Amino acid sequence: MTFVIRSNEVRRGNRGLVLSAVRRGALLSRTDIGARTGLSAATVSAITSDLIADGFLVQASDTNSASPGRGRPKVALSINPDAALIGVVIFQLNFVSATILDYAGTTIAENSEEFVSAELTPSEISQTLIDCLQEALTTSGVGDRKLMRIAVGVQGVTDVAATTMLWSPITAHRELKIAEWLSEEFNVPTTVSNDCDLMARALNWRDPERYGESFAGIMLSYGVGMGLFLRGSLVQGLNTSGTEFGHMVFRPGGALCRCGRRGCVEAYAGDYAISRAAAGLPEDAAPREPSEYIDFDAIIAAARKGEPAAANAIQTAGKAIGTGLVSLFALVDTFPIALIGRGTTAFDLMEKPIRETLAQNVAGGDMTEIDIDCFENEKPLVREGCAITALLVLDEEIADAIVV
Amino acid sequence: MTFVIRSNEVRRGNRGLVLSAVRRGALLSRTDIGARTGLSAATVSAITSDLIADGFLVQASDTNSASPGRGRPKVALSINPDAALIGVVIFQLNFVSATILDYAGTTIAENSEEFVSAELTPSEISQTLIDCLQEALTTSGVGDRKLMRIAVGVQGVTDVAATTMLWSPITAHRELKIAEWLSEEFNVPTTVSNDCDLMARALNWRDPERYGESFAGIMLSYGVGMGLFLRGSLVQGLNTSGTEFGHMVFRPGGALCRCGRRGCVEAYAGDYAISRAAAGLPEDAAPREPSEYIDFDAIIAAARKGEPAAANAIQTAGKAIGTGLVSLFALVDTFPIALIGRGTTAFDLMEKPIRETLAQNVAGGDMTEIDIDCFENEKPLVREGCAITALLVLDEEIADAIVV
DNA sequence: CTATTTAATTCGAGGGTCGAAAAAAATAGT
DNA sequence: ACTATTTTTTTCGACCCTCGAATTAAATAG
Repeated sequence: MTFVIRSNEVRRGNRGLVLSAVRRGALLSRTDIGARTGLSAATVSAITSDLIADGFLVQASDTNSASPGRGRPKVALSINPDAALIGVVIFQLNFVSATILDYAGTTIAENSEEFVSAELTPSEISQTLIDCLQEALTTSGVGDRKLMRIAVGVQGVTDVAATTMLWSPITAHRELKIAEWLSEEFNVPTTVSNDCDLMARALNWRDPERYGESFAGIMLSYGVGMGLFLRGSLVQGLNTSGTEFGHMVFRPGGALCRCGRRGCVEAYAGDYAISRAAAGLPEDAAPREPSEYIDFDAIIAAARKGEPAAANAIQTAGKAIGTGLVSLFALVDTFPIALIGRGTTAFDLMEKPIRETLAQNVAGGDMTEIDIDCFENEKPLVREGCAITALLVLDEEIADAIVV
Repeated sequence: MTFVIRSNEVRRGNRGLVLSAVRRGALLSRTDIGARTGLSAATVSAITSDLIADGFLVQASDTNSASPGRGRPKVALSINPDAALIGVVIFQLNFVSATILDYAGTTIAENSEEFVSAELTPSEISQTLIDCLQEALTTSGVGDRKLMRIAVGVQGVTDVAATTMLWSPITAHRELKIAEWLSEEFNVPTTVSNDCDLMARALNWRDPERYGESFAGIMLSYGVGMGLFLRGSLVQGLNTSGTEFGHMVFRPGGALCRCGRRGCVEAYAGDYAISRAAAGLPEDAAPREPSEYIDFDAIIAAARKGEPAAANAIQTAGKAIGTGLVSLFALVDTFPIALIGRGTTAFDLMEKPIRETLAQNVAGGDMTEIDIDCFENEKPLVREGCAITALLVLDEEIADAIVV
């Protein structure tokens, strides 16, 4: 059901519009904002003057950078970096990092630590995250300027309310209330998001031309995960972060997956699965622990030399991914794909089986033509996605706040 | 990107809110409308008075049905049946029907015809649809009261703009511009929708308690189709009606599907697939033409008697459906299912393999507990869904129209 | 030093919602 | 029969929001 609209909500919406135009455009004059948002000059003037008064926007004080012709020069507005601070925490396999950013998204301080995630109890995990963020805060020298929001990115399934990590390959513990831990410790609203969703958010923000509307960011690494944008917004599950591409079915009853089921895409395309197949182990051999090192480069090298088990393993991974995509495309039609993570180093070997699998799909016709890009390094994408998510949520909150 | 909100759009939104509350509630007083929508009495009064003046709502003139206590009695408002007429056309295998309904959704006239859909050329299809609707219009005796909207439901994939039937099992012709044909002939805005989407819309409207938020209506008949609601709205493809559950992959490279691909869910769970397997034919035997009669009841009877090929065929159908659901649930978590169509007569035989397949999914835990309802007869659902879709779109248009 | 040009603000009109007060329309009680 | 009470609906004024037009501000061109 839709809800009542009241007059002041109009202002909220338009304030959000202005804020997001400025965040996107970096330096915009009031006229520019009007042009981009469709708001009249009068309204833009009113809204920006509030936002400046409340310290969320600032006017570029100095020169207005080569005003081209004559006429009153534009005065550029931008996000006020000092309006807020946000904390970004990334919890990955054997690795935690914390970053402090200002409201303009500039990194102020950073800190990271390594440890063995599988060995930690929940309370040790909690302490590790808290310590890592506290250390970043301390070194940042921001003093008592208050953190407005903490965003955590985790390698694992989260709940749709962004409070809890329900399940993760990197620890045996379940339902870790990470948001609660941090929000109680730092007394700041905290959200917990799935890393693949964050990668997709980063791409969506970075390159709206290519990734602004619909695409999937598929991570090929120890697990196989996905962040899916359709029509400009992130798809989530009904209860969880969802879009578990890696657990769509490739071969019913087939290879043993880390999740305990059989035949998942990941059970063929995850790096543990590729390693298992390349080593000639049976499909029901237990997946390696995340802590065990997998020499993925050696497998790829072997496959390139034509070593049959390795070549086959990677080919099958390609077929699994292709098959998952066929099922996904049956649901919502085709869209471009960004492959992310270490697994992309084998993309040249997987591309053919992926495209051939897609080509069996006669319906669409142009199934082979799908755009596929690769991004080898996922870490910066996760951090960037986490930061932009936190900032956009903050923008929304600021727009919604009744500014007196 | 979001768009500017202006004052008059607030009124549009709230007018829509009022209209939909009345459509849902049938007989509502202004106070009731206020309570359900959250609008103030003053606003409800203003909006309803416009809507009555323009003839979209009417006041119940006669007694107000046992006003219980004292106080000024409520005066019930309802949709004015005479405000508009809509035409609903259903194009299915060897069968066309046309229905004329008033703005309150009451059927005024109905007409249907049988023919062999596979034998018609596009222009004959066009003529058939036009004639069928024209006949219904003529017998309805509505004279020159104008049709405000035509909604067509088709057994086939439509484009997301609801203008064209892109592909259908019931005719070899592609890209039939059905909306164009009818809108030109009758000079009325026309939409074309996928039948499974319409069934889901009907359930969503009929039983908001159970089907108001998230569920899938899966049709088991000659084909296997789906209409999917998530968070209260219908999921569509990016370019097409989408959510082709039947063409998710069950066994890669497996049985030949009517769509030309191999291994689709439908290639195991469609009635032609069950019939093929029950007859002991190979998996790559060409699917039967839709015109050929399949004695589905006989297959079920044989399966119930324990005839192995038939029992196996139906079991495999269950596994295919279960596997499709596992992949679907991997994307968006679990939700209730409504099975629709002739295939549901075999549900008692399919339930176990479906639930067992789901149970292999350890992640969710309660995968076996999913609610599954059956609806054997799809025709009334399609018609109802088509009608309610047209009426709701009309409501939207009326709310958006600048009433002077 | 003035005319021109462009940016930003101000002001009044117009449209919306809301709460409070008023009006309308019934019943209950004397 | 008449008044008090109760509930629904309408009316009215306050307040919020956006917009176009007019005005003010701040530069350049000549």
